[in-house]
Amino acid sequence: MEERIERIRQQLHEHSYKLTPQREATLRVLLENEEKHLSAEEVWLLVKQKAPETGLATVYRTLELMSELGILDKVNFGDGAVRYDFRSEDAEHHHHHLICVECGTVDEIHEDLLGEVEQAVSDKFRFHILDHRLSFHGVCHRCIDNVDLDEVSKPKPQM
Amino acid sequence: MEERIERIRQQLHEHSYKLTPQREATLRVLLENEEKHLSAEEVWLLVKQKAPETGLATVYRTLELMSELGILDKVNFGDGAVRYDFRSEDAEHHHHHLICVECGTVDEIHEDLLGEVEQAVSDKFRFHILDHRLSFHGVCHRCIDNVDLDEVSKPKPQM
DNA sequence: CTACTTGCAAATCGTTTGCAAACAT
DNA sequence: ATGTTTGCAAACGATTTGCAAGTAG
Repeated sequence: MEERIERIRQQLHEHSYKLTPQREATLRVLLENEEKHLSAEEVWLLVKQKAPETGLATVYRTLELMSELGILDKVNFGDGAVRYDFRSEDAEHHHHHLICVECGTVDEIHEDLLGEVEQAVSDKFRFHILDHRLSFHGVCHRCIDNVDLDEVSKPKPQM
Repeated sequence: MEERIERIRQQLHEHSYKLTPQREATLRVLLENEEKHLSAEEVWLLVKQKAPETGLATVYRTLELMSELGILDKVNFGDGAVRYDFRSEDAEHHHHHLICVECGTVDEIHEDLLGEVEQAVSDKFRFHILDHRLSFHGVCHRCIDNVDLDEVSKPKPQM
């Protein structure tokens, strides 16, 4: 955690940005809630517990800044708010998500599943791949025994 | 085109919805602009050329209805507006997108690339897959010769 | 010092909604 | 007739922005 913050402080300094208390509080909230996919407002509510004067706009600005630096990824699960996700330390690729249509949970997959697929796309379409986004909509392992799989209506993922 | 409209008329009737002139105009605009990924407002501007009295709210309601019926998919390329995409006729899976970070073009891939990957996910995570979303960010075949690939900055896809 | 940051409130912008009128069957 | 659909304008909610004051390095 501390080393992680320290590393980010460096990254900020390299671009002559400062690690203000508000930014640090925001980062700590995000680090304490990895895998939770918080929205800007949710982050803000938690940040205010550490630094009560912090404004929502500042949190938005911090999140935007971290996205630009490649520290965070923005993700959109179609519920009307952008959510923020730490990019894997190796910074290689965006990770994948399993979105449960029953309970709404979003699990992460950190394995890179797309090696061969990327090769195929790259060759077939002459497309130089820089990044990808992959998510699956379905029934998670927690719900799978509680639903009749034939009953689960064709999902119309909100997005 | 006409058969496609006719089929959708049937689908609507099965759910006791009507194919009104506004809905038909909206569908025609979408059919005439497949692969264009129009936003609601862009659709509306085109619809008004066919049926000038049509309101933007009606277009939104039509697009939402079509999504619920599984005729359209909503897609979000992170530019602030939801865009609409005809679901492949076989209605099997959402198709994939190649998003060019240079020129912004979005190409579609209709092949299903994920057969094996889905099997792996399904087994490994005990996740019953209903649908998926996959997109690649990179440099398209039109731009690939005009850019130094090492120059292309690490992309921070807006989403 | 002084450029970078912040908080606040107002502004934006895509999308949704209430409602009375118009319409389809 | 009767339930659906529409257009309009107002409401909404997430995000952004202008600006004067505050602060990190």
